[in-house]
Amino acid sequence: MEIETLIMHFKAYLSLNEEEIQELSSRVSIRTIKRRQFLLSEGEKCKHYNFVVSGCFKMYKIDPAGKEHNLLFACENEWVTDIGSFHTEKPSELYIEAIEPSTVIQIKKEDLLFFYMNYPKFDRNFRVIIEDKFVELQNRLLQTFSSTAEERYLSFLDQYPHLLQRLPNTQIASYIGITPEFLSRIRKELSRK
Amino acid sequence: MEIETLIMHFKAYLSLNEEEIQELSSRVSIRTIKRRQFLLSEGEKCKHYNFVVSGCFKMYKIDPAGKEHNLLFACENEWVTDIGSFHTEKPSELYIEAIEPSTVIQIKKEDLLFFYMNYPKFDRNFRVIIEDKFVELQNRLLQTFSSTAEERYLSFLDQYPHLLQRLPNTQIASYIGITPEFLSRIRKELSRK
DNA sequence: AAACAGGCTTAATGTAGTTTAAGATTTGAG
DNA sequence: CTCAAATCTTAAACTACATTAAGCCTGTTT
Repeated sequence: MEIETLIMHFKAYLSLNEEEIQELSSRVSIRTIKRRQFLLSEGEKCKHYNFVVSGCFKMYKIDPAGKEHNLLFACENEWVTDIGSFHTEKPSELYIEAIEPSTVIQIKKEDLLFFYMNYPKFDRNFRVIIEDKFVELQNRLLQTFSSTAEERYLSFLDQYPHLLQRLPNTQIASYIGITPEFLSRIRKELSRK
Repeated sequence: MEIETLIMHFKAYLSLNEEEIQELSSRVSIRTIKRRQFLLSEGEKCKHYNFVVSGCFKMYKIDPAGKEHNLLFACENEWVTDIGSFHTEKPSELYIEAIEPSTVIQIKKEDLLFFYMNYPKFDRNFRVIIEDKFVELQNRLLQTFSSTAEERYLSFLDQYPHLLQRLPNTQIASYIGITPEFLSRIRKELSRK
């Protein structure tokens, strides 16, 4: 069952009793998403926390010039959500799109609040998760300022080796903040060495 | 009293009773910091959550080429901490340095854990605070990818107008990810308009 | 008053990355 | 299997920003 994946994910951080597992099971919903289908589009409110059971998503922005900028990829056992829009309930500027056929578990805001109210451990759980993500993001920003495109590509490979096979180079280029053409040049130079 | 500032800050998010205020007062310490003095240096473990009562700090990294990259400025009523180092207890790669004579309130890890254990509302409080910071950081990363240096400078002025007076241009340049020389050119062009 | 230092500007030159455009290769739908 | 669409590569011209180095203020030290 899909919900098992989510329970295992939570158990890595905290212990859950039968009652909590029951509540979890009854308050989430499972959705199957086709490749290229959207979980969120610009202008919509982000209404769910999405937990990826299988498959892979990208979350990105399209800038005024029409270019895509990948904020993150989310595969198995990861969360994808526009937290800003989710909390403020304002329209999102982001897209969340399936790169592969995928399955997600969705939690609506009212249900998340239910967990926060009744089981404070969920506050702690999501605090810890987001603290980790915050540190990751901070490092990425620092790297963007202080490294060359080649260094960023190498460290992407280092951090997400499994994604290299699953993603086209255009997506990776968008993630590290360069054009696909320049990434192509970098790859050529690296293979010469 | 300095502690009042912290209590007011918390009260913007949650209600505190007498007992909690007592605990807070007895478990934090107040430090006066001179200009150019460090709260944290590369290689040290980050042992405190720091809340700025007065003054202003920068948190930055020095890259292998010896250049400073400002991650953030923290003035009155803001937190400055290397969360990564604080939680992993590994040496930090960051510096936290006073830009002005300052006063901070420090919470040690064991005391923060005490609050998390005994008053779950602190979990929620810091979850909400870091969620906001996360969204801010995400927007900054997106902007770094999709805007020119001039746009980033204008939006810095827009977001932090009060910092313009308090900071030298070199610091602002380092924050938006360009050299001071290029910032100078941007300012010149803007003033021509 | 002279000397010095820190921060700001200007301008010449250098470079990492973009743009555009064309051709080659792979993928996927029917 | 086939054809169209998506992706990848190459290369030339171009641009945004970095580097270096010199000169200028303003405030501070002696």
